Amino acid sequence: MRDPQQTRQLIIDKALPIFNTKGYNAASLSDITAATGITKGAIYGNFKNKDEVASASFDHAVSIVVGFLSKKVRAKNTAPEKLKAIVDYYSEYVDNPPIPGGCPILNSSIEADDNLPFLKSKVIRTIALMKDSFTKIVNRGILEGQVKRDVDAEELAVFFYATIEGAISLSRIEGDGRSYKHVRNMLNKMIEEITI
Amino acid sequence: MRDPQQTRQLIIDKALPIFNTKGYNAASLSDITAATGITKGAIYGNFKNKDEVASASFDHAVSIVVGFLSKKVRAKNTAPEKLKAIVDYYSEYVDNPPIPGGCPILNSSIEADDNLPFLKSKVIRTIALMKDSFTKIVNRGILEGQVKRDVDAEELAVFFYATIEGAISLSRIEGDGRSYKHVRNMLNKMIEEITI
DNA sequence: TATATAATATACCGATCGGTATATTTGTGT
DNA sequence: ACACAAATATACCGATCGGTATATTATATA
Repeated sequence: MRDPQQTRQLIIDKALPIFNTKGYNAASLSDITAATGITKGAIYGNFKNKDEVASASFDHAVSIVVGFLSKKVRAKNTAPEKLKAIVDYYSEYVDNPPIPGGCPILNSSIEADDNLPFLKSKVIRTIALMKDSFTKIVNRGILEGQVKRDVDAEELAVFFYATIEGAISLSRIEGDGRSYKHVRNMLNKMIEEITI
Repeated sequence: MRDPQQTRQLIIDKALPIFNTKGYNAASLSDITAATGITKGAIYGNFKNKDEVASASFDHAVSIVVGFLSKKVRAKNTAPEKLKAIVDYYSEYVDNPPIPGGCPILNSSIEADDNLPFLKSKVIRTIALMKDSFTKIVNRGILEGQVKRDVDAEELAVFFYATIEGAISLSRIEGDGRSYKHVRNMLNKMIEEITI
């Protein structure tokens, strides 16, 4: 196994759940060498430093989340259905998270905020991306006559994203999906109310 | 200054913003000795270990937040007004947080989740407390005829709390109050809708 | 099959971590 | 004023941290 691209991917794959569960600071290089069965030499041969590993892991996390999510969204045809699919998708974060440790965007957001500028900028860009894609769904729904015209698309998008992230964190710490279910019920009601 | 109670409080006061900005793992005892001007000997004379310092700091954080919040809430007489006061209060978390580093409950929730059982249990209890107090406000509002009878108090409480926490984290990482303002607008609209 | 080179492993670095044992200082009761 | 005890300071511990210099191994080419 001397393919550096493969090694790089192995490191990212194994490091991601470690970073996402323990956080950047608590995740050590020895954690990664233990998980990969690879030595520090190989890691530093493929990455400049720990930051770069975390950075690549975060990118990978985003691609996983966005991949699953956009697939679910594309499977639906109207804005209300797409929004419901999003709310539905995130319910998996509680019982069966795509990446162990919960939502990597929220986790990184909290940890990077005051301390990890290299991660912070990535998180900000990712959140902007998510908000934008939610907004576009709503706006298209308005254009196509599925969503009431008086809805502020961006406001609704931000609201949805904030609520979902908050609900995930609640349900995760509680170790119980009930909070998320409550929130999902409310969001679905809201979707009905803006549906034509 | 040989009053151990005073020393203990000084440690808590100075350690709290450190824990809340850097997180438990990244906050070191040297950070605390530097901030307090006190040595490790004094810290370990007053606390069993780092966990106990973090634990006491978290308790202090909760008492600060709950103190401010309940004061704002008590100043209002009806459930809708109380709910608006809550939404309003948390807008300070963005511009002028009562504790540097954002919401200590959310921060601790994310970090403690998979790694710090001693903190996790405290966070869970605190969140239950917050949800309960929100729920009671709504229920009393229903009883007193200010809130529509078909409202599910607990569901609404959970929804409010999740949304607010999510919005804070968004606005904090963005370094911009716009996201929270959007969410506040939406929540206030929702409050109007459930008001009789 | 010998060699050059890229990739990985090993061994080590100084710094810092949480924690402790001991020395010193301070306040109190007599 | 003195002794005693409590509180704080100092000095140190082993472990682990991220990172690096160097040795070893595998692979591609000739």
